[in-house]
Amino acid sequence: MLQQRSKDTKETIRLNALRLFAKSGYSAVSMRDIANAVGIQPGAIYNHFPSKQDILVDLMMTHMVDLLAAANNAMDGVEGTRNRLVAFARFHISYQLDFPDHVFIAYMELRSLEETGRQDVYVKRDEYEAILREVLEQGVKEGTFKVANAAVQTRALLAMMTGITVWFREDGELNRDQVIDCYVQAVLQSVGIQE
Amino acid sequence: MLQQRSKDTKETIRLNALRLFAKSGYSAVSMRDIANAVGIQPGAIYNHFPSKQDILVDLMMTHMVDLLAAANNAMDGVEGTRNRLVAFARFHISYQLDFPDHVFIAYMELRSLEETGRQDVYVKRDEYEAILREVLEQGVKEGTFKVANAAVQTRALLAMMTGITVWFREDGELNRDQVIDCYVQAVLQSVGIQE
DNA sequence: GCTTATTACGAATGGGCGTTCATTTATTGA
DNA sequence: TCAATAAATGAACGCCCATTCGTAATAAGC
Repeated sequence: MLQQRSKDTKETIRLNALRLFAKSGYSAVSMRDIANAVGIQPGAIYNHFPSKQDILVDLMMTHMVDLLAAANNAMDGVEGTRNRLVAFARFHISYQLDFPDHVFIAYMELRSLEETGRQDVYVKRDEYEAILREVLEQGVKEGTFKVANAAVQTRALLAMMTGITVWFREDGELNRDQVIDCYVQAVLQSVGIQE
Repeated sequence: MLQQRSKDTKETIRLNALRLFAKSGYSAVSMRDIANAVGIQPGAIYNHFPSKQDILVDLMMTHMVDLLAAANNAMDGVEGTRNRLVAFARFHISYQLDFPDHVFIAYMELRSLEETGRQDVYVKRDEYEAILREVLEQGVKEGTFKVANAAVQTRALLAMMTGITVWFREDGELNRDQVIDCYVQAVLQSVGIQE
């Protein structure tokens, strides 16, 4: 009994590898685990990816490219530093909640990447951080924000917002919008803006 | 050629396992890697720890117990919610910077723990979170802090402060105290306090 | 100094790892 | 319709895994 369409299989491999890597970590997941989840033999994966490492690189780079494009899209046309900060915060948190596995492995499995892939990911991550940093720098220049150091604040805020996936559950006490509002308020206040 | 003192060997195993787990992740590190770093044969580790899993449990529980004791000690006798918030923030950040490997594996390798050990760690972590949460709740009750939801804010602030280890380097542009001040200001402002 | 408990070595266990490959089967394009 | 291509099987490769164990060497207690 054989499978048929290559494109479907490749995407299924991606989906399952992502899920497994996010749950157990890259090195704890074997090609046999992935093949098992997909429903094929381990060797068949090599028809679609040259190696296990290439699956990880594919997942991380795809994620970073998508994330950047979505962020730029979300910020496009938003005027005013306060509005731009809120737009970025809402976008970032929503994206974390929509794609927790992507976000998690992009953060966690950097150390599992070999040198080549890692550099590419770093470049994209810096590009992403720069979006927020520029908003903060602009706000400081205008006097809208009160921030000691924009670069430090950028990393502090990203860590804060990214951490949401660790504990948030869709069926928890607070729903998604309520939690996002909490975070947005915290972000705004942290740069010295009172509601 | 044999080693001699058991107690030293056990501690050396702990140190090296911690460092290796933090760098590469629990499942990417083999008993051979650890033995190699210690300078003994793999089998000799089993004179000190019954299994690889037990090394991880030992490291994580020791860390959590130490962290809690140090936190309670740092907060002891500090009066006033604002002061207590600052004390906690300074303690937490300093501890991250002093013991980045401990902190990192306690956060990252929860998923590598089998059920028994994981529950024990969760209990300790909740206990730790409660210290900050109670400060925030007290501040809200008094009207000192402006926070939408103390539990959410607790996790947001912990994530923010814990994230410092990802990027901070002792030989970077800002020194430790300057960075801590940035974070403390961000923490204070995030709960609605202007300097 | 001798006995006993520790602690190390070093070889071996069975099993899982990433990857390769000859082969078979299904799909595609002329 | 039929050759060519794509994608699967299933067995095998050598290597590394966590762990075990018989044995030897060291340290501790009398």
